[in-house]
Amino acid sequence: MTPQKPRRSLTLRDVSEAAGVSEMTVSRVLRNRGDVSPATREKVQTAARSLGYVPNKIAGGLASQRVNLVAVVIPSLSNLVFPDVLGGISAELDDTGLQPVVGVTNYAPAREETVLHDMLSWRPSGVILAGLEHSRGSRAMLQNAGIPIVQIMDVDGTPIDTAVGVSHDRAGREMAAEILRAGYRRIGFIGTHMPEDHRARKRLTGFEGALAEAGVALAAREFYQGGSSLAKGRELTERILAREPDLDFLYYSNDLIGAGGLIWARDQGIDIPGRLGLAGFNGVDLLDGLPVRLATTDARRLDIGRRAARIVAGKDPRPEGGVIALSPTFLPGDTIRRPR
Amino acid sequence: MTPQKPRRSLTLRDVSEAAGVSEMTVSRVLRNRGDVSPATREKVQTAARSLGYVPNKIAGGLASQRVNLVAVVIPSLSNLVFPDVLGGISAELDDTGLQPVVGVTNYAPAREETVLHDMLSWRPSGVILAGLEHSRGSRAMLQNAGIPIVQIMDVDGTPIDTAVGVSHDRAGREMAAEILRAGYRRIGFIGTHMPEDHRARKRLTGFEGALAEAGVALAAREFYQGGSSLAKGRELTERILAREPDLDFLYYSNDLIGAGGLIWARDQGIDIPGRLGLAGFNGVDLLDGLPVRLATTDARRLDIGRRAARIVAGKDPRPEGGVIALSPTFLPGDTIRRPR
DNA sequence: CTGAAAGCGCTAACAA
DNA sequence: TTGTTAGCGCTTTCAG
Repeated sequence: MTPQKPRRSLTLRDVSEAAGVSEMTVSRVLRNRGDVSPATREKVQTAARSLGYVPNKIAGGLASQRVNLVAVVIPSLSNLVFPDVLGGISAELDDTGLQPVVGVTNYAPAREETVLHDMLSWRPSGVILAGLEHSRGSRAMLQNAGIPIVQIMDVDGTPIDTAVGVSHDRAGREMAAEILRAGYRRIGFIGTHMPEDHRARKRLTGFEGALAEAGVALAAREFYQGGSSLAKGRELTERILAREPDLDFLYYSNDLIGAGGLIWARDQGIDIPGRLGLAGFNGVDLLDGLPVRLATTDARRLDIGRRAARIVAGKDPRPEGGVIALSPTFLPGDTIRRPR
Repeated sequence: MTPQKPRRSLTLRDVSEAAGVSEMTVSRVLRNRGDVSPATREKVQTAARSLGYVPNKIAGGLASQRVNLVAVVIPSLSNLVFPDVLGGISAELDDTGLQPVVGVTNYAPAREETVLHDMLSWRPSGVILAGLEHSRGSRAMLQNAGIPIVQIMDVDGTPIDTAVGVSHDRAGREMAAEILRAGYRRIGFIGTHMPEDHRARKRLTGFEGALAEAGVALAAREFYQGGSSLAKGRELTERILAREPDLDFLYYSNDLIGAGGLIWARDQGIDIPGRLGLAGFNGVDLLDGLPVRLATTDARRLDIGRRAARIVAGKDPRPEGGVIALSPTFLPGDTIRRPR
C-alpha cells in the first residue's frame, strides 16, 4: 500500500506478475484496448494501483510509433496574448488524449529552429506554431515531419500546411479607416522595433497603406526596444507628443503600451477622444477595468487556438487552400470619436 | 538537398548508410560522445544535415533510460505570476540540456493528479510543482518517482523532497505590521474565494493573526469567485466601501484586483493614501506604469524559479532540511502612508 | 577510433 | 478472451 522509493521504476512485468496474467493483458487493461474479462480487468487494476505503477510512455511511444503530444511554438509567454491562444488549444485538445507541449522562441529565428528540432525529436502528432515566417531550416524540418503543421495568428502569406489567423494587413487597414472616418488626420504610430515581429510590421504596412490611399501620411512614429509595458507606453506617448504636439491620434502596436499612453494622457488632462484619439491592438481583457476602454482590434486569439487545435486533432478537416482567415474585429471602446 | 515528404522518418541507419559508417559512430557524432576522428565527424554531420535527420528521442530515452525533461506543474498561466516563475526556470535550465515541460492544473487537485501522472509517464529528470498541498495519490506518485521533486512558492509546511518559496504566513504578518505602523486601524480584506488557493489562505491567516496580536480585528472582508481582473477589483472595492464606508485600509489578495481598486478609488477622488490605504500582493511589474504605485509584497517569483531549477539541474545541492525560504519583501509604493 | 550485439519497456500482429 | 513473438530506434557495453 505504501511502497518504498524504488531504485528502478516499475514495469508492466511487475504488474503482470502481481496480477498473474500476461504483460499483454495488463497492457490491454491499462489502455482500455481489446476485450478483457471484467474479473481480469479488476485484478490488473488492483495490482497496478497498489504497486503505484506509472506506465512508461517512452517505451509505449517507441513501440506504437504514436505519441500523443502536440508541439506548440510561440514567441513569448509574458505577452498577455499567448496564454489566450493556449487556452483555446487546451480546451479543444482536452477530450482528444492529445497534450500540448509549449516551446518559447523569444522572437528569435535561430531559437525557433532549435526549439522545433527539439520538439520534433519527440515525434509529436502535430505542430502549432506562431507566424508564417521561418528560417529555411525550420521550414525544411516542418515539411519533412509528416505530421499536421498549423501556423497561427497570421494569414498574410503562404502556409507550409495550414494557417489559422487574422490578416494583420487588413487589421491595420481597417483601423486606419475607422480613424479617418472619425475625422482624425494628424496620426502618429508607436510600436516596438522588432524586425522579427512580422505581424506588427504587417499591421503598420496595412495601416500606412490605407492612410496613403486617403492622402494622409503618418505624421510621426516612435519605436521602442524590449518588452511592452504600461510604463513604456507613458514614456513614448509623452515623447511623441513633445515632438509633435499637434497629433490628434495615436495608433499603438499593442494594448499594453496603448493603455500606458491612455493613462498618461488622462493624467495630463488631455481630452480623449476629443483632442486626442487612441487605439491599440489585441483586445486583451486584462485591461477591461480601466475607467476608459481603449479602442482596439480583437485578434481572435481564443478562436485561433481552438481552430488550430481542432485541425491538429482531426476534428476539423484541413481547409480548402489551407487557410482559415478569421475576421479581426474593431472594438471602438471610448478612445475614438464616434463618427458623425 | 530538398528531400520529399517521407512516409516514415529517417533513422540513424539512413544516416549511417549515407555516411558509410556504423550507426554507432553516427550516434557518437550526433551526441558529441566519445572520440571520433574529425574526418568521420565531418562526413556524418554532412550526411545528417543533408538528409534532414532529426534524432528520435523516444528511442534514445528508452535506450539510455534518461530523459532531459523537467516537469513543471502550476495552477494557472493567466495569473501574471507564473510566467515569471517559468522565466526563472528556463533561464537556469538553458545551459543544462534540460527542458521544462509545463502542465496546468487550474487549482484542481484531481486535475493535478492527472497532469502529474501524465508527466511522470514520460520519465522526466525532475519535477517542479507549485504548492505543498497535494492529494494522497499525487504525493505517492512523487515519492515513488525516484527523481528530484521541488515544491515551489510556499514554505509553510513539510516538503516531499525540497521546497523553495516564501512564507505566505509571514508575508501576511509583515504586511499587517506595516499597515498598523502607518496608523491604519479600520482594515478590510478583499480576496478570492478559492479553498484550493492555499497560499492566499495562509496570507490571510497570517495577516489576521498579526492584527489580532495588536488588538485589531478585520473590519470587513469581501470574497469573489473566478479569475482576478482590474474590473473585479473596482467592483469589490466599491461594494466593500458601500458596506463599510469608514474603512481606512484595504488589503487585496493580489496586485491585479488591488490595482483595479486603486484606479476606482482615484476616480472617486478618494485621498490615497491619506483617507484610504491600499496594498496588494505579488509585485507584478506589469502594473509599473500606473500613475500611483500600489504597495505590495514581492513574492520573489523569479528567484524561486531559478533556485528550484538549480536544484533539479544539480547545480545546487538539496538544502539542509529540504527548505529554501526566501524573504518576501515589502514594497511601499505610494498607497500606504509613511509612518511618522 | 570504430563496430557488433544486446536490450531498454512497451505494443502490433498473430496464434491459440 | 488471453498469450506469444518480434520488433520500435536508439544507446550501452564490450570487443577489436
